[in-house]
Amino acid sequence: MQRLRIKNILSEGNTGQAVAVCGWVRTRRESKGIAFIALSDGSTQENLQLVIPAESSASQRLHNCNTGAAIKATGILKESPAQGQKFEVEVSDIEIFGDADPVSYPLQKKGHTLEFLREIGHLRPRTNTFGAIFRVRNILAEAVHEFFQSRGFIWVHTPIITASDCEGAGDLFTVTALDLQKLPKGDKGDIDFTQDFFGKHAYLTVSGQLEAEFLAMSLGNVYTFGPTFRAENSNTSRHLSEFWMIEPEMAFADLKDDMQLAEEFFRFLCMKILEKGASDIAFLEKFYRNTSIAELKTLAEKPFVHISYTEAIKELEKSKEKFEFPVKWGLDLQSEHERYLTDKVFKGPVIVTDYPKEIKAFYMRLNPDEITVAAMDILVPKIGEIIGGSQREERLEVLTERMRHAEIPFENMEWYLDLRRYGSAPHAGFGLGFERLVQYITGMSNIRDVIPCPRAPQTIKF
RNA sequence: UCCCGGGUAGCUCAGCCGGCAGAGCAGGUGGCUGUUAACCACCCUGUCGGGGGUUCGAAUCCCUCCCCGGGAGCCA
Repeated sequence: MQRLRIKNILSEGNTGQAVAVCGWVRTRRESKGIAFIALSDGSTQENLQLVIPAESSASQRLHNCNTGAAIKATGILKESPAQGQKFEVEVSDIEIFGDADPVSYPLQKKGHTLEFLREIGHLRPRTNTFGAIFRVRNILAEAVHEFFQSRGFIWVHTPIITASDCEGAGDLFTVTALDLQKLPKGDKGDIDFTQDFFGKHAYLTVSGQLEAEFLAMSLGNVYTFGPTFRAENSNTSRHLSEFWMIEPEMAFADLKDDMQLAEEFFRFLCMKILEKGASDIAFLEKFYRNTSIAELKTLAEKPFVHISYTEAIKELEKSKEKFEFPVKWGLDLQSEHERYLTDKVFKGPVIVTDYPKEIKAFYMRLNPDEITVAAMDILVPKIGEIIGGSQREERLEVLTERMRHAEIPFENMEWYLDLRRYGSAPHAGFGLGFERLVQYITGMSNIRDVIPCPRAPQTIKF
């Protein structure tokens, strides 16, 4: 008999049907004449209830069906006479693939703290919580492709290893094949990377944006969706050293088009989660109360608040809130300022635009006022910046001037300037940190809980 | 990197102005005719994060290192 997945049994099973099901034991409850097993196979939030009468031959194998054991059960699907579940399987036979010693198996029937589960990263996906998170993550990943593909965006694969070190997006990991025990040195005692594998100092990418730009300037609308690496010694619940980033880039587009895309994108993802991940969100809502179906509905429907950086500063200045950091035009918004805007003033996502050029990257397009750039950040409650984007500077003279001012070395960047020399055009894009999105949607308070194997300073165990 | 708070049984935590190492849960055994984080009874469980110091005596006080969490900076 072919095995069925629990999700399918619960949604389209017929009573009286013979079924075979494989999964891991969550709990076992026994009394004299009857025993129950809650079985999970990862396909859905819900467990399948197995009923094992004492007279069934399967009951002889019950003592090996401890929490965590992998088993196959065959039997008849029945309507459950008791509260709590619609269906159950009356089991005639159980096969044990692998038992789990109840003395040493770390997962108990009871709840565990997220901190403890982080120490057993290889087993935590077996919990309700992490099952829900990783299913939500999958739905979102699929929805990202669905959104862009349905709009004719081309998925491009920008490099993981790069020689560009000038994106100003954080510290870089070096990629090298040099013998670290005897590094070749130049005249000044610095490391001679011409002898390294690529003949240049190479890094793990911090962003695919610059490469996405040249692909947009030929294919029109493109997006990247891949891993990104940041080496800064950052220790917060919102930071990972290895994370996945989504970066659409559009030719013949300005900041308005960019914001519209970002907003529609964000709302599409919320809609998809409600459509496909409602039971997982409902579970997380019940246990952690940091996310809710109602909230996601609002997000999916309500337009975002738009506010310029200058207006945001005014809003903060007139606030009676005591801020730790100064509020002044020209200074970057601190976490506390962002949180005040999203949590207190607007109670939802806010798009802040037109930041002073001094606090933003060199490639962002200079506005006619010549003191701000066509940048936009989408801030969300609790997490802060989830999307950062801009219209890119397409004018060669303005761009080179800004590079000189920001002391960006022109070496390695000529190809980027070529895009402004030959067939330059307005273009725009943004970057979305995928884990921050998953974090926001699931309501998980620590970003390390929304990726199977979190990478962070001093953290690489699994 | 900085500022706080923690580290005691498998898990969650109490004990901390020095004087016998504790509870709940988990686990084991037995009981129970339909359970839902089942229930009832009994039993088992320790490098009190590591190292050093003070003291007759340290889980408790002091120093130091490590690890974890929260916040900040940095960043998406």
